[in-house]
Amino acid sequence: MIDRIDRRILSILQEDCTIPVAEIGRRVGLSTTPCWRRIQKMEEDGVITGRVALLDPKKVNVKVTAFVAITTSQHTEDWLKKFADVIREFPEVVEFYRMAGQVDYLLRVSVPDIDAYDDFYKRLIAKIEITDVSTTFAMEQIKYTTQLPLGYVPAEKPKGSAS
Amino acid sequence: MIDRIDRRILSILQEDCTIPVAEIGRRVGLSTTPCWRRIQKMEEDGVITGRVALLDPKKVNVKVTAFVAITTSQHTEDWLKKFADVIREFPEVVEFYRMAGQVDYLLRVSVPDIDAYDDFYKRLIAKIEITDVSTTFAMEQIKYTTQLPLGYVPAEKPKGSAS
DNA sequence: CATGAAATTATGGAGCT
DNA sequence: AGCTCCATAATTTCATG
Repeated sequence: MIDRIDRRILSILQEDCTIPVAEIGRRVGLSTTPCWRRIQKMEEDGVITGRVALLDPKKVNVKVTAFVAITTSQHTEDWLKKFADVIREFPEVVEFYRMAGQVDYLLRVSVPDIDAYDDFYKRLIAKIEITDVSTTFAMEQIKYTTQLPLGYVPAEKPKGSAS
Repeated sequence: MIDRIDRRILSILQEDCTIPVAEIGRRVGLSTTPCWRRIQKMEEDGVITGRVALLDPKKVNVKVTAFVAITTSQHTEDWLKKFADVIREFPEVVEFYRMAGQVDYLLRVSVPDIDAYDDFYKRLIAKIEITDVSTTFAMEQIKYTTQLPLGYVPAEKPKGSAS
């Protein structure tokens, strides 16, 4: 499915998607067209889900990250669906996970400061009933990357092998 | 610094940075050149930090997200520097925060499965001494976005006002 | 997979409001 | 200052060998 060259292409695009296809081709030892076709195919296959601009959180005034651990007594499918819909409407919630273990859900929330978090929190609990909430704040973002590790992609299929 | 139009441009670019400048201009009511210049300036100013391709985690075989809460007895500047350097070398660690409260550091780790996490964990503790580690796994990623909320950007400076 | 042409888009200049 | 209009350069996109 994804061979060594594709992986190198993905690695480049994960870092900077403004690099011209011709230059990417040069780096992976391909001319423009085949390189372009590979990228095209990976987009069709849904490997590449999009290309976006990343912003500096400080420059847009969201300096604080809060992690919100949520525990609930509600465990029905319907409740989760409603909960997910409510959460998705808050642009402050940048990540949202269903967890294994003690905590049921975990949110990562981006806001300017503690006061803004408090305001967000009030708006959240006004919209949905939650049993237990525990918030912790990050003082510093030491690493943040959108680059997924590519060392785990399934091994390349040797040419002509069965699918 | 960032006015209403800039905000709308950022909102578009955060969602999809392949949209041509002419089309962005059309949407925000600007012709190509001034729109292009605004984008250019926001890149120079560091508001836009880059443009990247996003991948589907499942397609590159990183289906599991682990949150790793780390507590340490070491609190010197030197130790943190070394710790941060070690962490940065692991591509599996996609986010890394210094926390307030009980937990000292929090990692988000992307791996294929629990076994791969265990392997990562062993490689991590072989590289650096950590007092206490607590890992929780996410069963499902319900929301993940790189789009920061733009509702908190400082209000536009009225024309001709003092700096 | 390479070559090269055609369409689209980015980039920058000159002048206007 | 910031904008529109217009010209040119770079890049993407696709037909053909």
